[in-house]
Amino acid sequence: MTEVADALARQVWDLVFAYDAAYDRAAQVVGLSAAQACLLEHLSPDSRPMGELALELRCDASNVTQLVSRLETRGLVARVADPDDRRIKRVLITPAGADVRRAVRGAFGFPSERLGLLTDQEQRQLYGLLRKMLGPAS
Amino acid sequence: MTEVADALARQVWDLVFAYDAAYDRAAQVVGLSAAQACLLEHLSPDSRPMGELALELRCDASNVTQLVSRLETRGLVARVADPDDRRIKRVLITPAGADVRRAVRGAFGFPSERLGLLTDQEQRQLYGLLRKMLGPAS
DNA sequence: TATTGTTATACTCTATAACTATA
DNA sequence: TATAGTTATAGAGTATAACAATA
Repeated sequence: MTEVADALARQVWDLVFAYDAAYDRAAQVVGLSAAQACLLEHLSPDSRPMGELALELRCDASNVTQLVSRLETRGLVARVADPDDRRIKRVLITPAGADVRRAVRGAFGFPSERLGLLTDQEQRQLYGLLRKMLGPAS
Repeated sequence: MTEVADALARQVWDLVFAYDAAYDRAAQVVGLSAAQACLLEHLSPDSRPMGELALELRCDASNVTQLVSRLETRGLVARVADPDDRRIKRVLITPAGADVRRAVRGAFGFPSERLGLLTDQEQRQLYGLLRKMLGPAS
């Protein structure tokens, strides 16, 4: 890496560090861990199978079991049996869960605050650069 | 936030997710957790007081005690008493620790791989944009 | 037999509170 | 009395292995 890339790598490290810390704090506002908030973020209006969540979160299925159990205890999600394949359990976000998720999003000011420091054109520039880095799939 | 900012916010989320996962894997290559590798990364050629590390890592002092203890067990760091103030314990990276740290850096291909997809000029552009977002202090 | 999810277990991260040693 | 670090403890995240239910 060149000197520019070195300084840039350090900046990305700082960005990620600040981002993670801000997300932790946003989740804590409603008494959730980052992992729990993240799981809520992966729930759709429809229910989703546990296995799909484990794949997307790139963690073990037993981990999803525990996260969902804690969220279920607080009434934020519910497990429903899949009618077609009774091995599968689908996770459903409850109205209370949707409220909490909205609260986390509201408390997570990092993206809008930081991106808000850029003009529209700069945001488009950044978008193009990140797309090149991450690939169009992202 | 505008639509551009929405798509951008999603991209930054994906970037952070991929970055964190890549760092976890790099640390695991040498059998460390991300937190342990991160602590190693904050050690300088000189020794550093535990308290300073806690401040920089933004975690409790008792957490640093445990992280350092685990690293010390593996011979990667050592505690040395501060000669001027004997309450203070300074953390020193050992040669073995420096080797491991180098290995983690080598295994953490994310920055060079992703930033390498950009031209020099694009890297400079990105640097400017991030500096505007994070402030010159970063 | 293969798959989905759970349970039991173990290790790490992290914080709080109580403690020790030093200043 | 105040500060630096440790210890004890507890809750959460995470994975592995063994297990139950279903396909």
